[in-house]
Amino acid sequence: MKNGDRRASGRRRPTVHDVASAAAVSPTTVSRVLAGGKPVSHELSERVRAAAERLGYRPNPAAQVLVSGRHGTIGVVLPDLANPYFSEVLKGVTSAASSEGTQVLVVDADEDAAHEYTGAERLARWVDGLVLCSPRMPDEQLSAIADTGVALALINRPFKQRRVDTVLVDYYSGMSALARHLSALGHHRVAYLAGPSGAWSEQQRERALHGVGRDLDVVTIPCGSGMADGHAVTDEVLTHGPTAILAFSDYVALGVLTRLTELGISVPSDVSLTGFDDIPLAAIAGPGLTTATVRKQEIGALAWRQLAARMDRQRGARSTTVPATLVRRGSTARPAG
Amino acid sequence: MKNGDRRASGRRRPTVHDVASAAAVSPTTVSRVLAGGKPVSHELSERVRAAAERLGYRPNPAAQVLVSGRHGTIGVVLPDLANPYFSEVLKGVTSAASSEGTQVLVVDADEDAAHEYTGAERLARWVDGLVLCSPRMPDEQLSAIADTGVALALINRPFKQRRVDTVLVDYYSGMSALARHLSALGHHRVAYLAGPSGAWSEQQRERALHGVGRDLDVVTIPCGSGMADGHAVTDEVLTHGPTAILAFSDYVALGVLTRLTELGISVPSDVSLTGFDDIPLAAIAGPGLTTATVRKQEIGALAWRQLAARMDRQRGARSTTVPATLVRRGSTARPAG
DNA sequence: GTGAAAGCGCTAACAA
DNA sequence: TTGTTAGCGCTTTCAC
Repeated sequence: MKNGDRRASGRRRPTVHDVASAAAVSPTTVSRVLAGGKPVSHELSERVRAAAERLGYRPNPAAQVLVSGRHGTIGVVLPDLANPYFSEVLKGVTSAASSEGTQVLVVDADEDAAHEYTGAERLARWVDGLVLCSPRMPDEQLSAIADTGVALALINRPFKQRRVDTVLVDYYSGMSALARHLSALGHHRVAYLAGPSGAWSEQQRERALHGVGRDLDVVTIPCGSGMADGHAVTDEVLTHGPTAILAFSDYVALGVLTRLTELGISVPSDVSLTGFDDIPLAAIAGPGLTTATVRKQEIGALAWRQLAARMDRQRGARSTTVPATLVRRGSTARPAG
Repeated sequence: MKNGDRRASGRRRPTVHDVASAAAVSPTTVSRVLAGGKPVSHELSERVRAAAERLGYRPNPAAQVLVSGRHGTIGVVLPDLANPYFSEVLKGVTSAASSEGTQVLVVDADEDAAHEYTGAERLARWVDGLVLCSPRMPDEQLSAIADTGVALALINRPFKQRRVDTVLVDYYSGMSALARHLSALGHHRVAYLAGPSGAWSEQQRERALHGVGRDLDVVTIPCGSGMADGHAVTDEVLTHGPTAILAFSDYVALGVLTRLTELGISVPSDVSLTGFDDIPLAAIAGPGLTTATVRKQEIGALAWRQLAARMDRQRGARSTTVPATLVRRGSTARPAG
């Protein structure tokens, strides 16, 4: 069947030509009126609009993209949509982008580096720019995506190439501050629940923890980035007898907190607990979570800004680092005894 | 500048023609080899593939769509990505669709009926089918989207049109079961935290609550669908002195639970609490949440199946209703005294 | 099994 | 200000 037989319902959809003949003008004029910007007399303009309305004309996006080379959309690839940290970042991208008329399409990589690559690679076909959030894929794959020609901005992943922008969180300082806070409270034996191995943000945190020297005796326990991960690993953590637990993130900490509550272990009197990110729940939870706060929506907005500049043909990589600062809440206190 | 001056980096991207001349064949042959399906001699096939590889050729998706009329993608519009209920449904759509080679693009409507419409309308340009999850937009807008020509499947929103499929949850039965459960425990004075007004699923729940007769004395308090909403409204709820609280959803109930914990009010000994949906957290939380369980991923998978059938030109509306059944956990008990 | 030519729907160049 | 013409990159007749 010719031309993919249009979409579902029987009748052929009207094209510029149909509108043009209905309004007794040229297709070019129709395009000029509907796309805007070009000078058209008021009279023709009205005729065209009326005809378009009457026929229920809608421009074919594929044709527009083919000729203009622009989609008017950007894409965001995230490791896990259920994680509040990422929904906040996404919200930042979306509100910034949509306020400038750019639509945001999202793909969830489902915590899987392979999905991440294929998702990004396929999404790149429908957008002008791509924001990859905490990507874990290897550098070569990032390069391959950049080769595609999409503008590329990375969040929480450094990448030294002129054609790629980055927004980073200062996890090192944030984690150091948390560690010093615990140390100052008198903690020595602490457990760190590690996030996804291979993630840059995870490496930064570990680096900070190694940096604290012998003030703190840190046991690192592989965990993951989900709430369920934190919940599941808590029993094992307790076997190490820490007086404080540093979770990879607030989201993980919430899982830990839940498990501790189930076990009748009280925070912070029995054990102190910290998170990272300062997600909305962190303030709500009882006790409030001591954490490192990060302006998540700003991260998203910054990524959008860099992407927009790049899509505007401004070359040269930009890199921004966003601070993470300590927030003391009820979940940390002096160790018992 | 002609042709949207290609994408970023300087050199023009190779086209079928470039590959064709590099491989000394016709563009037609290149297309046949790369798109697959058509008979091509092994030798030419290899030559084409080699040339394409060497030039780094990537077909222009816009051109493919223009000529074929197909995108190979579907879209999902959700009210709120941060809500675990929706992330689960999304997961169901995504895994079903991607296992059949269809990519899923997501748009977050941010709990706003206007965003919902514009988001869906714009997303419709890049996909063959659309899943709208719990849409709150008026019927006319749904019709307008269907007029676009996209295949349309709705979740949690009935819509009597041959061209639209639906997947519904039996909220009525689920809510009735929760109410009967509380009644059987001996509760009389209960509070219901209402979800988004105008949402079909909200109406069903209220209908069920009205149906329980005078066994239960229900105070309805407007709340919303977010965890923060539940947290914020709890104090007001308590002024009504209920022995049990029925939250719109688990997500809302979690907010309530957090606030109750902060206030030192114990669940279920001081007050019973129920949710709806059975999100993963509901089982994890302490105490576990009594709720109505719904197979969320199955909902997503069903929506995909219906959409796939429709995109396959199978006409006639399908409608499926998924059950919601009571799950007793620790958050409900006999009222004190 | 292969190629030449036409055309998808739109917008940009060029002329009038 | 408007129309004519050409062409975006691809797939698909249709003829060989």
